[in-house]
Amino acid sequence: MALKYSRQRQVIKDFLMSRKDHPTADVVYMNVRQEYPNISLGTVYRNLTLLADMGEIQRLRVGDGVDHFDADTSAHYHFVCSECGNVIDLKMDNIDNIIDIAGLNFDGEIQGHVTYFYGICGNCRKKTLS
Amino acid sequence: MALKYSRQRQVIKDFLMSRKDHPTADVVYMNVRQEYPNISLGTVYRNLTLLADMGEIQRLRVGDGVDHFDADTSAHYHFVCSECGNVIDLKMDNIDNIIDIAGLNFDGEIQGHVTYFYGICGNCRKKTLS
DNA sequence: TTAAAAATAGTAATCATTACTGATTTCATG
DNA sequence: CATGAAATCAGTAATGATTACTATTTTTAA
Repeated sequence: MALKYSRQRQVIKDFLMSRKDHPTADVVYMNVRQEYPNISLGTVYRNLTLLADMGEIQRLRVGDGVDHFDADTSAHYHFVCSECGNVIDLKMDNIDNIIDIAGLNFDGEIQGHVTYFYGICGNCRKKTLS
Repeated sequence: MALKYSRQRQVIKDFLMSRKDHPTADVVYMNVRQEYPNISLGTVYRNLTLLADMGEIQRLRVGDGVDHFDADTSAHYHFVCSECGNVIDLKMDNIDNIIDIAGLNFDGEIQGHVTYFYGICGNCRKKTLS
């Protein structure tokens, strides 16, 4: 099944690339509908999954029960604010060496890891101090 | 609402403590039913949540869409096999220093992190080689 | 012993996501 | 440009994990 162009898929990807936060499928749907009023939620889900499978976007499972999506496919880490739930990019050094540490006493083959950081984001901390 | 003893809760916790893998709510339900035939799935969910909130067990969200539960509440890491889906404990050195690395260029407060390792477990690797 | 509070079984509801279907769009080929 | 097979779509139904609800039962302090 050769992939065919679809206006909807393009709009979804464009929207994702325009955001530095990491919207859920529903948020993508709400926003894309402004420009494309009769797009279907199913289409949004199908294309997000398709884009993720092709490696053009990243699916984030941060543990809040809803999938988030990120157009930035480069290796980077995320922070989840326990207060507001926002998912934020972290600029930090590579920590891939933890794979080696994990593999030292393990008989299987470790191929990758997923790490999320939790706490209070800068914004929420300011609010709490008032 | 003071906590009252419940036989069901005890059985659920006992079962969890008897397992070194990390069963889902449904697996807990299936097994506990052997000993307690008319326990309700809702009761299993409610008590797992309760125990997790009290810090007596740990809820694991490994990204497979189903919550896993672990009676070992000590800080340790988990490996998820991409082949069989099993969740396995890792014996490895502490890597809490990644919190410090993550916090270097961040204006919020990082309080913790969740890390899962992925790959092929020892068992599945053996099978593949045959 | 008793009665208020907590917990239960059983079932209904929720919520994110996926599957299905008949209509529409894409695009390689003539 | 025309056309038709394959891909995609919109709309909706189905799924699956989890949570909420309710009438009944259990726990436990007094």
